[in-house]
Amino acid sequence: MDRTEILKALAHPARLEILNHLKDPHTHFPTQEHPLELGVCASQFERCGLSQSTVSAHLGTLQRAELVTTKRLGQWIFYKRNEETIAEFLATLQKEL
Amino acid sequence: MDRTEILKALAHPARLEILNHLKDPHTHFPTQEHPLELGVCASQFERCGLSQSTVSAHLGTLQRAELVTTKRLGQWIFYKRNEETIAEFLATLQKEL
DNA sequence: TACATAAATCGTCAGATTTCGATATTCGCG
DNA sequence: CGCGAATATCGAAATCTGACGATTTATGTA
Repeated sequence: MDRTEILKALAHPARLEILNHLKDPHTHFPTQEHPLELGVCASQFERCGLSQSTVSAHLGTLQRAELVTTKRLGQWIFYKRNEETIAEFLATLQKEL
Repeated sequence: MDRTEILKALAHPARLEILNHLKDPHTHFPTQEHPLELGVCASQFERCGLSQSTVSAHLGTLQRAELVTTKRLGQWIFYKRNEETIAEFLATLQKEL
């Protein structure tokens, strides 16, 4: 777990919003065809007003920081919060900040 | 308290180190002439290997994020952690991240 | 007033970040 | 194999960031 990497990833409103929306997919992604239990697929985040390539870049940043996990199913990639990393990060920050 | 502003401020190793060193001034700034109870004056942070102007910029970033408070005494400016903001930030992050 | 010290600000440069459209890749389906 | 859909990557432009030395500002002291 790279603390600075995570802080950099969190230091952007769009990425913070993505992580936040993933907390309650049923509220924020009611239009997704696939069951939300699988996760949220990338294209759903384009509703934040960003282009497909920009959304992909932000998701890549979150993934590199291990703040989200992915699962490929066919042509879709489903994103979920990585609660383990998030909890570990919060605990570390509580102690060391 | 601007969460994104704070996250941006924390997303740099030098600023994280400054905040960390301020937790235990007696260990990290034993050479300061003035009593450490006043705070730590800016020039002390140059021991991190950064120039005076760079240190000043980092301290400015921390101050704008309200992560530190300052007190001017004569020609010196003493820096302390702003424990209120830090605690509020951590609490918010616990809830909303 | 003149000088010294501490800190902030300025000007500049290099490198990183953010964004986009265009293109490439990956996958499922006929 | 060829097509469409989802996602990743590329290339370019604009902006932001971090670093420095030089300068300015603020303060205390002689």
